Amino acid sequence: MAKETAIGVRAQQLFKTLVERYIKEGQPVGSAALVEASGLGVSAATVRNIMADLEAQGLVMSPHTSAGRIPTTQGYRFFVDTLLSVEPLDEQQIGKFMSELNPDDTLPGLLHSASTLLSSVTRLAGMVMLPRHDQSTFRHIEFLPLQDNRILVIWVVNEKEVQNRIIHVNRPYTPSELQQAANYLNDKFAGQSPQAIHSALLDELRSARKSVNDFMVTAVEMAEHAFGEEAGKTDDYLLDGQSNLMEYAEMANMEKLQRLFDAFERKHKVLSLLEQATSAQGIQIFIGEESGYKVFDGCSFVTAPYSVEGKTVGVLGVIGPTRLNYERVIPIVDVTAKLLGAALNNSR
Amino acid sequence: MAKETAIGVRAQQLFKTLVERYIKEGQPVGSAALVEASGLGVSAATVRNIMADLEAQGLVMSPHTSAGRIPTTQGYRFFVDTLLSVEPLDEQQIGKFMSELNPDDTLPGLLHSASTLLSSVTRLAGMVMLPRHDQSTFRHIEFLPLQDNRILVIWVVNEKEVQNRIIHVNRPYTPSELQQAANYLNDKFAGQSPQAIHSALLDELRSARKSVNDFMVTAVEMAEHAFGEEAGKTDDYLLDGQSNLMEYAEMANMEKLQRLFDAFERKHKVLSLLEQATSAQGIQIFIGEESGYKVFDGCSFVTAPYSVEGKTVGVLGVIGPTRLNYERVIPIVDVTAKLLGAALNNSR
DNA sequence: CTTAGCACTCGCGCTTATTGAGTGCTAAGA
DNA sequence: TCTTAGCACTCAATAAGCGCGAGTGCTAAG
Repeated sequence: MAKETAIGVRAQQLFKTLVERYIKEGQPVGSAALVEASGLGVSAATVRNIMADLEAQGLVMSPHTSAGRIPTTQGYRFFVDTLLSVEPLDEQQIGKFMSELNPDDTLPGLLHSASTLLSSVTRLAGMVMLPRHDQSTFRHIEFLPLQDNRILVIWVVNEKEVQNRIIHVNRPYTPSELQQAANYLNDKFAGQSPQAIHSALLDELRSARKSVNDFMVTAVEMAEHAFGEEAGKTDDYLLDGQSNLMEYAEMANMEKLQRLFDAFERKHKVLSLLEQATSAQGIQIFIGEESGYKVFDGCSFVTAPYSVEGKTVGVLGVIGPTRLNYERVIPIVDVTAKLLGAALNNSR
Repeated sequence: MAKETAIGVRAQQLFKTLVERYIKEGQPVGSAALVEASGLGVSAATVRNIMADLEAQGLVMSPHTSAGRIPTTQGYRFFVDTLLSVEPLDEQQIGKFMSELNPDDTLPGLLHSASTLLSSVTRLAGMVMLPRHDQSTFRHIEFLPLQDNRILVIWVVNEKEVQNRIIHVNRPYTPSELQQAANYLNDKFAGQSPQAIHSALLDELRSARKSVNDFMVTAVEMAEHAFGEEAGKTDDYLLDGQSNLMEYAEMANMEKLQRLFDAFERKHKVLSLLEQATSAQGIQIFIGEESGYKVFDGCSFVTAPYSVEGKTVGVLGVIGPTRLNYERVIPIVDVTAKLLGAALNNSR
C-alpha cells in the first residue's frame, strides 16, 4: 500500500504536467513532449524510465505500444486528490455569477438558471438536482372548486414553493365551506411539517369532532406525498448543455454517446450518483468507472451539495469527459452551489 | 408548371414504392429493387427510363452515378401531399394513448406526458409547445407576505393554471391588508382577462378612490405579463427523446448533430417553426430545407395544433429524419394533439 | 414504347506500403 | 546507482492500389 505513495517528487511533477498537458491537448503525451513541458532538465530516456514506473503503479497507461501516456482513472484520482491546487474565483467573477441567480426568481427559475450557468461557463453539461423536501414546513393552503366534484388545491411550503394538484371529492363543497377549511388549516398548522399535520388531522377525525372535512385529509396526504416523498428523496434533476459534450473527441463514438444521452433522459443513474454526492460535505468527484455505471465510462462528475439553513437539500454539478479541467471547474461548481444556496436562503 | 403534375400513373406508383422502400431501408433504391417491390410487370430498363423522368422533375436524385435513387425534398413533399393515404389509429391504440394523458394531472405534467408519449411511440424526438395565454381568464389571486417587504403572489387563470412570482413593495403590508386586497380582486374581477383587469385598476387609481393598493397594480401587471406576454406568444417548449435521433444513419455526422442539438437547446428556431404551425388548421409538415434553417436540413417536423374550447392554444409534434415514416407518424401526432386538447378541456 | 444487352462509373472493402511518433532496452558515462 | 545517448522495434494512421459489384445511361432491336 505504501507502493502507491512511493512516488518521487520528480515523478510527481512529471505526472502532474502529463495530466495537465493531456487535459489541454487530449492526446497521449510522449517523453519528449514531457521533457519540454516540465522544465526539468532531464533527458527523454530518464522520463521514459519514470513513466515505466508510473505505469507500474497504475497511474498512467499507453493506448498502444508506440503512443505516449495518458492518465488512468487512478491517475486522475491521485491528481485531483493530492496534486491539485484549486484557487477560489476572484470577486469579479463571483459577482457575475451572483447576477445570474436572482433570489426573487421562483424556485424552478433559480434551478434552471444555476444549471445553464454551469453549462455555459464550463462548456460542459450542467445539472441541478431538485431540492429535497423532507424538512419542509407548511405555510399556506387554498382550495378552489372546479366542476364535477373536483377541487384545485394550492399549497405553499418553505415560504415560497408553490405546488398544486387536483383532487376528486364525493360531494360538491360550497366556496365558503372550502374557505373555512382553508382558514382552519392555515391558522392551526402554519409552520408545521406535513407529517405532523397529517397525524394531527387523523386524531381530530378519530375524536369525531368532525370539524375536519374528509377532503382536507386527502389534500394534506397529497401535499405530504408531494413534499415528503420517500424520506425526502427527489426524483428529478435539470440538465443543460449536453450538446457541449459532443465537442470532445473521446465522445465521438455514436453508440456510446447515445447510451449516455439515453441515461440522461432515463434519469435514474444520474440521480443515484447525485444522491450519493448528497452525503459528501463538499465537492465530490466521480471519475470514469468510479461511478459504477459503464455508461459513464470516460465521463467525470464534479458535484457540490447546496444547502438551505445549513442543511443540504440538493446537489448540483457538471458532467464532462474524464479529461475535464478540474482545476477550473471545481471552483465554479463550488461557488455555484454556495450562491444557489444563498439565493434560496435569501428568499425566505 | 403543368410539368410537375404531368406524371403518369405508373410513374406515380413507382415513385411511391421508391419512397416507401427508402423510408424503410434508408438506402438508395435501384431499378431492379423497384421492379421487384412495385409488382408492376415491367423491366428494369423501363424503370430506369421513368426514373430519369422523375429525376428531371426533381422528385428523386442519386447520391452518385452508380447508386439507386433517393427522394428529394420536393419528392417527399409530393409524396406526403398527394400519395399518402393515412389511416386513423384503431380504438385500442387510442385507448392506450388516453391512459397516458390524465386530465387531472397538472398542466406541466400533461404536457410532459404528451411529449414523452410522442417520442416513445414514434421513436423520434417529441416536442410540445407550451400553450399560449392570450385568451386567459383570471380566476383567483392570493398574496402572502414574505420578509423584507416582499410578497409572494399566487394566481390562477383558466381554472387550473397556477403561477407565482415574488414582488417587492415599498412598505410592509399586514396580512389582513393583503387578504382584503385579494378579496377585492377575486370578487370583482373573476372571469375577466388580465388586460381588462389592468385597465380597470388603472381607472380606479386615477379616480383617486384609493381602494386600490399600488402593489395590486404591480401584481396584476405581472400576471398580465406572465399570461399575456407579447400577444400570447409562448417562449418555451418541451422536448423528449432526442437521443432517438442518433439511431438514424443520416444523422451520423457529429458536427451536424451537435448543431442540431444546440438548436434544440437555444429553442428559438424550433419555436419559430412551431409558431408557424400554429396558424395551420391541422397537421403541418416541414421537410428538410423547407424549414428555412440549415440546421434542420435532413430533418422533418410533423406537427399538429392542439386546442382548448375550439381555439388553438399550442402545437405539438415530432422531429425526425426526412425519411421518417409519415404514414405511421401523422396519425399519432394527430390523435395526441386531439387527446391533449381534450384532456385540457376536460379539466376545466 | 418497351426491353435486352453492354459498356461504363464509382463507392466500398480489401490488402499493402510508407511513415513517423514513441517506446523499451542496452551499454557507456558520471 | 542513476542518467543518457543510441538503436532496433512496434504499431496506429494514412495513403495507394485494386477488384468487386451494384447500378446506371445508352443503343438498337422487337
